[in-house]
Amino acid sequence: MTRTPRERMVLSAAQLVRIHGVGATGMRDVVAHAEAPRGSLQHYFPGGKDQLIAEAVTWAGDYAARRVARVAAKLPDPTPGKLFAAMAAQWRDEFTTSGFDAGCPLVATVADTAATSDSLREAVGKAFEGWQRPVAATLEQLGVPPARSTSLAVLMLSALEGAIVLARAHQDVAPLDTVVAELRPLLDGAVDRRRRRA
Amino acid sequence: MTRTPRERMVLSAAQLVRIHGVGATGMRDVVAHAEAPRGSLQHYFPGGKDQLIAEAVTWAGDYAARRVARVAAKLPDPTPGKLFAAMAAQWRDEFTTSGFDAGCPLVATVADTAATSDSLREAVGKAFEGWQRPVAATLEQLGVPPARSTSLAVLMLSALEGAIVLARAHQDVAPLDTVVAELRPLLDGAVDRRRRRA
DNA sequence: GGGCTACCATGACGGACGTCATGAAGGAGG
DNA sequence: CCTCCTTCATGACGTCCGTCATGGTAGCCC
Repeated sequence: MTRTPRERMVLSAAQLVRIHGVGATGMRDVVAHAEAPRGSLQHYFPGGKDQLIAEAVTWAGDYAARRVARVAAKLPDPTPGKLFAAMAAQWRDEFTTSGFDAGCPLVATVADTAATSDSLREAVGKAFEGWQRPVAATLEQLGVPPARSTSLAVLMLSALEGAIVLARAHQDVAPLDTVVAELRPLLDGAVDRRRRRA
Repeated sequence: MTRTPRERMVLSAAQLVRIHGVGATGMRDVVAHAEAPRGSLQHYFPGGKDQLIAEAVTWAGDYAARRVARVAAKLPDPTPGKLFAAMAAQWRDEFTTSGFDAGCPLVATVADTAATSDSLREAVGKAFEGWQRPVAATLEQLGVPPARSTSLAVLMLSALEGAIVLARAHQDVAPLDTVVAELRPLLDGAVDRRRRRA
């Protein structure tokens, strides 16, 4: 688990963005949180703050994508609805055990920089795309026709992100449970039973 | 249309938060955008930035709630799915005509201040609640059983907010269209035909 | 007219920010 | 040993921030 200082800085940047947003996350805060030397900033990230945040966003997207694949593999008797429930449960667990201080770094980065930094906005766009892809692929594995798999993946990501925002605002995980309960029949009803894989 | 300087400042704060987030929205920017005297800040908002942003959030919540009622009244032959489509269409129209620079101020405020300011977080919570209420009320008018109306309202708000974030990240309104298309059958299928009002 | 309040103007303060300049360890290769 | 390169250390610069102090108008009320 011993990571290089550079990795620690990217990771810390992602965590701090989740809590404070991009604007209120200082580079000095990042190096302090990462217990990294301050002089390494200009060495590893000559592109300045934008580069650091962009790498944090990319890392977060990859992490989310990996997590989808992992949770899908662990699911016994998986269905689209159960996949969505499992994705939401990860957020539910974090909120209940660690509080509502940290949200999704992609949402925070869009909210803070979509209008000002094209490079960051593009990084978030690619991160969302990389997250959406394994979701759609898993849906197809579960029998969802390819024509609908990406649409449903977009719906799942949208509902999940929105529910995360609502949950943080209300300091209550209820929105997560609600979208899961309401979306489950729709998702499970999208499987084409003739094409379902075992 | 001639508003008082105080109103203009609250309104400008809301617009700037939509674009730049809370952290990157300065008080000097607000007074400049509102063409208001800088000295009025400490007079009208002795509570400082928190008070100004809180009022902007509250105003945005009221505005969203009023807009729901207005769009629902204008809808010929309304259904839950059409209500949701109309709500999404307002965002779609703004994105296509004005670009993707401005998002939802409630999302931006949650992302930036949920962990640091209880007063702002509570203001956003109440704003979401005040927005959700007319949505649920309209659903009931359209024949949705009261037991499900609030759940579906939460789903609608979540999916809409998430789709807004995705649309901004991708600079493309497609996510809005996708969630509308996928959610419409679910929403329209929730009406209890025996109780539907004319 | 004197006093009071509401509203606006202006300048300053202390702090935090991102960035840069400069330089020192410390190992690798000649 | 000397040099090169990576990595880290530290201090400074200029800018912007939110807030405050102080003072100036303008109008209303007694």
